[in-house]
Amino acid sequence: MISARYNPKDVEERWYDEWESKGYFKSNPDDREAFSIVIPPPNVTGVLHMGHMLNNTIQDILIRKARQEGKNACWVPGTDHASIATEAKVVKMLREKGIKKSDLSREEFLNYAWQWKEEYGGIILKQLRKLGASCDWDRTAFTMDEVRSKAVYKAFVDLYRKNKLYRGNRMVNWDPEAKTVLSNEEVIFGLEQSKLYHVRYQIVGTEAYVTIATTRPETIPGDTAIAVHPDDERYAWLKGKKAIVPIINREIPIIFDDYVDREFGTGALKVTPAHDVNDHEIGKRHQLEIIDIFNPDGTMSDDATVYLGEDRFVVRKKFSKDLEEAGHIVNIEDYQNNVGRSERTNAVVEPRLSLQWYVDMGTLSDPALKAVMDDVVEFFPKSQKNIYRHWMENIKDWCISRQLWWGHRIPAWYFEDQVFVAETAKEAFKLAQKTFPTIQKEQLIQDEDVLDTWFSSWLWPISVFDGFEDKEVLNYYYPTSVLVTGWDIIFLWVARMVMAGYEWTGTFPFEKVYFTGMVRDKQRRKMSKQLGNSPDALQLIADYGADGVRFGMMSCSPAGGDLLFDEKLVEQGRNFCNKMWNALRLLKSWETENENPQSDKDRLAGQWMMSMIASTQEELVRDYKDFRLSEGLMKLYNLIWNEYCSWYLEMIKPQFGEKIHENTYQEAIDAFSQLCSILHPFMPFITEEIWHLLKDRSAGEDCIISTLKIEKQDNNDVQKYINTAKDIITSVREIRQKQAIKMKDELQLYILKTEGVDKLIALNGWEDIVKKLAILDDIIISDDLNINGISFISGTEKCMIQIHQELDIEGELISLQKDLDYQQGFVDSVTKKLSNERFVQNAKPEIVEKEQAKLADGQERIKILTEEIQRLQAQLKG
RNA sequence: GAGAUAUUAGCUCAGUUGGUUUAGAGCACUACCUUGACAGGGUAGGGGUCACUGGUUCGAGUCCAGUAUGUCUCACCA
Repeated sequence: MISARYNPKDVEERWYDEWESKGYFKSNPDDREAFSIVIPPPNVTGVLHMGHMLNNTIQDILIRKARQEGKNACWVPGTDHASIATEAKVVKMLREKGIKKSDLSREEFLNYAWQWKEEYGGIILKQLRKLGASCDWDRTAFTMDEVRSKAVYKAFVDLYRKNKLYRGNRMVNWDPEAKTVLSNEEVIFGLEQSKLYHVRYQIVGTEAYVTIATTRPETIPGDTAIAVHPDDERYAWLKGKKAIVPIINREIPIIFDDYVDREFGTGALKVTPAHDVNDHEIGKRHQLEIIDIFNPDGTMSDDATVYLGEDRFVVRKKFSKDLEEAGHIVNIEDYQNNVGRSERTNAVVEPRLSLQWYVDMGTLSDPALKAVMDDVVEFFPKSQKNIYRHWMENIKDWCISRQLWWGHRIPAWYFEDQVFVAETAKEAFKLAQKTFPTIQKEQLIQDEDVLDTWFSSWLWPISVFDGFEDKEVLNYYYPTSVLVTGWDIIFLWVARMVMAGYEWTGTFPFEKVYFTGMVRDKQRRKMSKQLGNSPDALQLIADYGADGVRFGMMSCSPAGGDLLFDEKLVEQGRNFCNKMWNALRLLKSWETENENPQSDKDRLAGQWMMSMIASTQEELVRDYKDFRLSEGLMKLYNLIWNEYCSWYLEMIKPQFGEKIHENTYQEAIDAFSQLCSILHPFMPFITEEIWHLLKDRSAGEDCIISTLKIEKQDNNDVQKYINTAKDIITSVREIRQKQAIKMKDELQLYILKTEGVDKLIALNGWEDIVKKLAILDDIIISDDLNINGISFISGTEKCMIQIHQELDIEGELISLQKDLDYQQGFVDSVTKKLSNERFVQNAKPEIVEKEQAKLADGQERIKILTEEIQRLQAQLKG
């Protein structure tokens, strides 16, 4: 006996192992068409969260679909090394052991890091298996493994030689916590509550003051000028004067620059060229001194002369208090401003002047922009194209060096004032020898920094196939078919991959990009650790089954739209599994016979079911093409739950204790098998399990590779006729409920004889279906429906249910009148349209025909309703 | 500040070149239904002047303009 509830735990692990051991996930180039996806590599330190589940479920659906279609499906998994995040984790782990990073050599630190990576890294890849991800695990890549590292060095050197990569001294985004520079894309700006301090500076040689406004009083020790607008008459008298930096007592010039906004604050601006991007520009224009008052960790440096070694935010408080006591604070107001924080550490980013490596993006962007604008690389949803274009057209150079140890060490070596860039130290030395014939190996010093993690990720679609070395494999799988990722990394990753693609392969890296939405909670808040609103992904799988979770995620995630996660969704998925499971139990409980011929009813039901499957399948083709996966899934949900379980199985279900005809049984099994096939990409485990329990399968006859054959249907009339049957059945059931007639009581249905009704009755089995599901003992076709009963209209057919209790004629009249009013309104609107000459002239003929049909139908219903009302009124009087 | 995008049932969303019987689905809700697949269920039902104002058109949820509100991207004034 099969359990009354579906138990995903038993099933899922068993099938995953089976698929893997049969090698279904593996892919090697062959004659078939390739369908390839590269995974957006999760952080090697990461654990599975809701975003990963959504993203990877989608990829798995697409890959499984392609596999079923007979394509050579290849999904390449892997992880990235996440410089900042991983290094932070390792540092923390060492600190807990009592080891300081500063006490270790680079080599020692990296040993610890690799050890840590081997032990804890890549857990997420194991977790993806629980979700059902059918990746080709043999191809698992890591951005720092040998193949991927070689690609990184090759790319760096190549760009350098092509003059598309340079080293420059500029203002950068500094993360004082990670003590590294960040690219613009790694800084997240957000409005924060702060204070605007109005501080007065004394003018040298006078008792006069000038007041500036600043949010960062702690930077005052780094001031090297006060700037005002040249046309600002309020400050014209300051020409040639100097001001005294409060507390610090250093004299600084007053300068005139039209960058200054006269409307803001007091119209006077303190200039700190070392710690503000705009101030730095002003400083350059006026040849101002640059005083760097911060250490790399955000504490005050010796040049600050005050509060040495204390943190910038502590100093903000202390220094503003000093200013206040010294009488320099004019006032302090509450203020909201945009604060940039590090994406990885959340530390407030400190603008800082520093020497870094940059990629000259202007030289890479043109083909990448064009590809997306021309839909050579197609974006879903389309709206992302604008965002992409805007970024590409205003592209800034990419700062790729990071002051960390975990990552690809920059392949640049220095001697005296010369730089030698090469893929290996050996080659760099050879290069150096050409300029310095007597140079010794130890004299050549490699750059201390590593490269931005994204500098390896942007090569991912090429490097996972070892594409810099092996063109044959690359040419088979590349360009990949589709990239599935979040829109939050469109610049960090997607745009750069397109650029890298054109730079090194001459073509785009993927044909389509499907941007998933963010997973949020019911209240539309982002899922975050701080809020604690993110469910434990693995626990969800344990509680609801991977199929249930996949259903929950997919049923409600429109392309590009946010997924508002609610546990109700996965519950629905679990219930759906249970529904299918119980349909299986029902089938398995039937005994078959083939002594009698198959009934017309069952044959018709089977035809109808197959036709429904075929037309749903046709619709799904488009849903897949447009990535409307949630709609596709909901169609299948409806097809299985409503059409197959609620209608079809009820049609063919034998009476208690009776047997089912062998043919009918086989049809039911075949239909269910097909449903499993179609649903498999979405819910792989339960479909494979049911597929095998439905009937004995030969070796290798598995749902995961079952092909979907769409049989073009030519009997669409069957659907139409069954729809009428369903409509009549529903109406009868409704009358039953309203009249409180028991389900067991058999009723008689009268239908007014018309041509349409004759056709229905002529369809063998149609009548039996209606009788069975509406629980009727007879259907009577008659010219005269003057009986004691309740009428209803199906389409344009008048039907009546005979009742044996007294009819509430007045109640009936009210409801008939309501219906009549509705129909009258409907007919009026159609009539209005049709009596408009311009409509009849301008509209397409088939539209006009349709309107005429609408009118005729409406008029027919009005006729029926009017007659019925008259009949009842006559009864009431009589 | 510039640009994009959205606003349809209590909630989340469909509505694909303007005409598919005066708007559909899932969830939620209401009523009824307990022994033969399933209460993680069945049957039926209620619920929307398609944000607002104009315009184009024979015809607008669908196209255009404006308003309001929300979201996002980029750039920022210290």
